[in-house]
Amino acid sequence: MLVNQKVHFMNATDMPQLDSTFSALSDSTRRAIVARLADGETSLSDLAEPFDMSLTAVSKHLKVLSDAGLVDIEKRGRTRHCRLQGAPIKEAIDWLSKYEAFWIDRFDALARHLAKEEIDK
Amino acid sequence: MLVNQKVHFMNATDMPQLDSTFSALSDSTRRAIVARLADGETSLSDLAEPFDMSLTAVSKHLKVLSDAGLVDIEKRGRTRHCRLQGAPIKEAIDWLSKYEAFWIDRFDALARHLAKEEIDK
DNA sequence: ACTTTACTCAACCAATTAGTTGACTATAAT
DNA sequence: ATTATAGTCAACTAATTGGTTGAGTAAAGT
Repeated sequence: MLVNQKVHFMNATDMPQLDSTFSALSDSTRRAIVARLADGETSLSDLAEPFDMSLTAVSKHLKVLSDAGLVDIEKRGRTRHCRLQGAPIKEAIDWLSKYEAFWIDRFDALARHLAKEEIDK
Repeated sequence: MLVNQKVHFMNATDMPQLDSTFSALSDSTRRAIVARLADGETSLSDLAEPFDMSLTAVSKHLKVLSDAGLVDIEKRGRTRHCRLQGAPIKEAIDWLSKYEAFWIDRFDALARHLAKEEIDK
């Protein structure tokens, strides 16, 4: 019974899509790719150009975004055309919005936390 | 010049706080902890109770949330009292909201992506 | 005083991640 | 026909992650 309760509790928050969405967005290179794609569809090479890393590395980042459903990749001739998909972003916002109450009148909470971190060192 | 452009572009999207916020939220155990703390302040032991893992493991998860500024831990006697902090959540929503446009009239995009994934196998 | 409770800490492990390089394929341009 | 472009793939590496266990500390209850 206790075990069942645990399982039920776990399932209620087990949303693999959120796992992959948040995980994909936890990397600044991938967030930069998302930002870039918001300005319009682009090829992988064009996407990779501003980054100081190999094309292979950017291709891997793009695969992470694609696997998470954040980006749609369409093969057209020898180039891949990448397009931003908003559905996972919406889902992420929906989840985060449930905790909206926790930042009202607490605008300086983060600053305080960071200050405290310095003191605790 | 090209190098400087690259550096500038990178810096514009280099926000370490978002790295740690999204990374912290990419784990379902940690999201469950956040959900639990939204119902009120709790001790670590209480938090850990529903999970099928060691207290040490939950303590580590809590440290990730704390390092990301999502949770504030206050030592009171021998128990740690944990409180949800909304500021990083707000920052995450602010970032995500910039891509709001990409889910309007695309409500079925995720479903299509998942269907395509099946076909591509 | 003793025991239980609420943790922390260090060491370890297996899996994943973020990057690299070198070799390759396929398409497009000359 | 040759060459350049766009990208993939496999193999490797170093660092990080998510979990474990066992030992230890510090506060509270009996």
